[in-house]
Amino acid sequence: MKFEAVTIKDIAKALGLSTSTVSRALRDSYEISPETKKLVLEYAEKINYHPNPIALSLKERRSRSIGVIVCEIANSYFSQVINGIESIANTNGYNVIISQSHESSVKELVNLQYLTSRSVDGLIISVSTETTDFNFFRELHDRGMPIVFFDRIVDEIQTHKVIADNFKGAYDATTHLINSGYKRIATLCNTVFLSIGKERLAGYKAALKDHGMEPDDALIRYCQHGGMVAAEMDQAMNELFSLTNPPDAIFAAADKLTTGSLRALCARGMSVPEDIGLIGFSNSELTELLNPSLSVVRQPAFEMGEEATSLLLELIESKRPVTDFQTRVLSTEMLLRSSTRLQKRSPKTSLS
Amino acid sequence: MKFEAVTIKDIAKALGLSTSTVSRALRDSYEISPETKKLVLEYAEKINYHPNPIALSLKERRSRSIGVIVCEIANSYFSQVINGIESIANTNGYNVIISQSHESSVKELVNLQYLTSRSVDGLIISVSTETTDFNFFRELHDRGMPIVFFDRIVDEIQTHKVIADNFKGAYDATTHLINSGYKRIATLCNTVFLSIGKERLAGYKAALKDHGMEPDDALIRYCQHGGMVAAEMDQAMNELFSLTNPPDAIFAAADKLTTGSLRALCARGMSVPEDIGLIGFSNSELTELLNPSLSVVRQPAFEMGEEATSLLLELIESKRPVTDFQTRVLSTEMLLRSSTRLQKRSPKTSLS
DNA sequence: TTGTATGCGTTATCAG
DNA sequence: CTGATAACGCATACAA
Repeated sequence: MKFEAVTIKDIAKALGLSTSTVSRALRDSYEISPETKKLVLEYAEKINYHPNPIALSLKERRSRSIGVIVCEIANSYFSQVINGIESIANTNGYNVIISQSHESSVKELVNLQYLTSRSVDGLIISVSTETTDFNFFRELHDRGMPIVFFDRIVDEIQTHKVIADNFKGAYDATTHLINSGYKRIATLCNTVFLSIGKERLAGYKAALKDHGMEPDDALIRYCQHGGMVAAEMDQAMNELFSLTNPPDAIFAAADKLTTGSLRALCARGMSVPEDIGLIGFSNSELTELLNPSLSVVRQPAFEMGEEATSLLLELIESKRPVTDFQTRVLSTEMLLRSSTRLQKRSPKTSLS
Repeated sequence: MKFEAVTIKDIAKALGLSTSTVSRALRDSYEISPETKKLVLEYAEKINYHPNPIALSLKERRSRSIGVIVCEIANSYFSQVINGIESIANTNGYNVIISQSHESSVKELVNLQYLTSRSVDGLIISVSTETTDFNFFRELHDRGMPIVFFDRIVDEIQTHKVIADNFKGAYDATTHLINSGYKRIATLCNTVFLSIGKERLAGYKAALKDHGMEPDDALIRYCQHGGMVAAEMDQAMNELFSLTNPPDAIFAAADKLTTGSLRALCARGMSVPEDIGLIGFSNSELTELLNPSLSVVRQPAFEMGEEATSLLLELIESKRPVTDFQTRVLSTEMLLRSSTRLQKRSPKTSLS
């Protein structure tokens, strides 16, 4: 016994009408008499008729679904973005198909091929950190597939993009540490091969300079695995605290680096902010839950998802080719928690 | 310029063959000559042909996609389950469509209707806590839609189910606290309207009894919002610690209750395990990262996803109706961290 | 071994 | 106002 749905044919047969009449009645066409319409609509309601989206897709050559590719849905930032995407997509009658690259460019390509074999109308993508070859994206884009990049964008491809104001977020976070009296501020950042890495590092440096501090390369640690590998973070911390002039605060430039720092500091028996200042990018509720005194830079993840989807739907539904591609930059938000504890800290003299 | 894919027609025209010949060649039919096959396959490869899954779905009356409904993908447990689902589904050529109920039974119903309007071949579901009316599930099931429930299962519907061994997980966790010397062990648990709540509470009680302790209702706190609402947890903690005979340890019976307990304890200035013993269900990496000394009960989330998917594919692909529905129970796992700190704790005399 | 015709569910076009 | 027919891309029973 297979799951069988009701079709237009069933209605037509039951009512002694043709399928075209039923179809038109259901779509409320002007050329159908009110009586017939009423008859059809009532019967359709009664037997719980729903048009078959697959047949519609075949006919209309569009699936009314959009594909999303992110590295991990288990990452709070991305799950929040996805919620934003869903919200816009669903109100516009679109279905969302989520797939994960798990930071593997091979898996990314496989997903991409699956999604694009004519089954999605457009794509929203945050590329994997591993990806260096953007040819497939480019080819797809050149062949007319609407694509919107967000977060980890591909500079070389001309299409809509949505990012957070990474420079300002990093600048503000660093400034907050400076204003709280910290004198030697280190940063943990991702590879600068990604634009998000570049921008955040630039914001950190600019904040230091604007407050009369010279960036010190010894205080800048690049974490290749972006906080996913514990040993790497432990080593970075070891190096920082082995310096003759160690840092008194840390700016973590990404979600996983913030939680990774917390873990590594905890493993060294250090508390925040008693032993060291810490601020970082984070969209995880848990950093808030478990560390009520930790201030973070939050990305407007939900809004970024909404924005990306609006732009994508514009691309999908525009009749003529779009040429004026936009890059939307959304503001980050500083969540200052128990800020008095940081702010009452007096300028340190012992270290400077 | 719209995104246009290559079709069988294009190949047929280019090679001067009929569409059926091309179709058969592509499917490696025995009735096509090796030369023709080679010709077709090479050309198809060259122009990057991929069959249109929508047309296939219409023809075969199956979409080769399965629907998943969970409350939140932002929950580690569920994202791990989804990874397990994807892994099995993809290797079997199935696509996974994820949708979230956000613990709303209305949203759950909407998603269900969307997914089932002939676009998925089967469903994997963990019901929302809010859901009390299972009629739509039942109707769907009766009409032949393959469904597998996991985690939050619906007892009333006869189909495959996958759950963790909640009783044993709770029993082991409580026993671990007892063996570590704790004498008054409280529990925070979800509503017992869900089977997972019932089973975990029963495991907790059984462990106490088996070790000569009588369950004390004053030490059992039901959290209706399952840890999602901070105030509720704070109140539960207040009540527990206002008792004349307060607990010296807590068993948190769900993911969100574990992280919620940590937050609430932290807010009271209490540390684990220095001030109070704590163990709980948790699949979040962050509980590990931020609290290296916290032992947890981990559900085999990935494996549960795999198991559910295997069962679903069996249902989908079986020719005749299935009658012997199974309930697979997977073992939970205790992750004992820095266990020496708990185990060296001597039996308490001050409180007993 | 290959080609022709049909149908999956729907809508658009053309007749009536 | 309503009905017949073709088409979307593909697979297959049937014909050659």
